[in-house]
Amino acid sequence: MPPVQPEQRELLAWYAANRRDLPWRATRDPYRVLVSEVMLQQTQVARVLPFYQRWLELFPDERALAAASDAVLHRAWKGLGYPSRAERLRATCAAVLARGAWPNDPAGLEELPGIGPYTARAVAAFAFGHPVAVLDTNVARVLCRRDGLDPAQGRAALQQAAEDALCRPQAVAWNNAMMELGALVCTARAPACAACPWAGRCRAARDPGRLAATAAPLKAATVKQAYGDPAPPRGTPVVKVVLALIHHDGRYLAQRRPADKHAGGVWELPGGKVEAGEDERRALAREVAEELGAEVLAARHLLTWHHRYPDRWVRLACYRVRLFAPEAVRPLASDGVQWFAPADLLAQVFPAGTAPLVARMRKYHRIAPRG
DNA sequence: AATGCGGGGTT
DNA sequence: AACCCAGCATT
Repeated sequence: MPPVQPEQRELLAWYAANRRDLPWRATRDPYRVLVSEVMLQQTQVARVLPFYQRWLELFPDERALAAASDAVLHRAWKGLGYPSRAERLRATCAAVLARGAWPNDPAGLEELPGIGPYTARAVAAFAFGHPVAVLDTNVARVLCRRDGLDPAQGRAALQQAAEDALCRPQAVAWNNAMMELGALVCTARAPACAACPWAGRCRAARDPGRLAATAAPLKAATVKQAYGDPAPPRGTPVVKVVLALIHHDGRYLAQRRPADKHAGGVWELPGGKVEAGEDERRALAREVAEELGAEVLAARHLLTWHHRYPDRWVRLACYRVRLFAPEAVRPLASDGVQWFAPADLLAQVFPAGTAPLVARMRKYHRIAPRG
């Protein structure tokens, strides 16, 4: 078991002291968990509560629901909104009965009709105790604010961030805690940063200066600004690029741009364009293989920002990458790959677009810009 | 990647 | 009047 990190302990303690007693938190019956998850899709807790109790009296298990007629089904759901959810819920139960048993992992659950990426993980975690992270609107908001992530980046990246944050030994409490924090404190409109166990760790709370230290709630606009990196206006062409920050034995890997290309001779990090439909991590692995002949062992997201050109924006996502065999990457004069001590690396000229990363690295290594 | 899909609460 | 909510399926 991995140890529980300090920031994880802080949130779990807050949750233990502030959690609401919601009926679906007191069961591990997959059917009851599923009913709550589907009712809670785009619907607030307070609205769901009375419907949930009534529904379970009417349809106590999968079999009862699967046998319900359209009329009965819709009457019971009336008032909750998105009535197609009721049909989906019934279809899910019918599929489970036909199948003979519940799938108990996220992949199996997601194959059931009406179950998407969120609900699959929710049932896997809450009913079957799988150590998986759920990603809903609350979790996404909390993570984006705390770590300064771009909320507009794809679901895959945010799901990965949620997995990275997950407290695996206590996945049920953790997932509930993340959502509870988003619902009660880190709300969309006026977050109550003064009541937040993570205020001291949160980029969105820290950046606007003293605001969060006072009782005054953060304005939504302030929070948005705190991301620091504005999203491109709609219609702007955006080129996606991934960069690999490879650290081994006290040195960083860099390579020189080919002399015949734009900004030839300038040092840069390994990486390149994300192809259409390609995952960032896949692009990272591909570029590392192509440019270094090396295999990625692990990659952690470090920083994402935009660089603007007159005709387009470039979205740069930098990952801290560990290689399977870093010692096998040798400096070769011919392909311009070289290991640098931090100070030597930061003394190089980099493409202008990497300024935010260079600034972060200077801060991290406490290396002042050349004067 | 963008829409449609309800209904009710909050700002 | 706009925004928000324990999303999913379809285009």
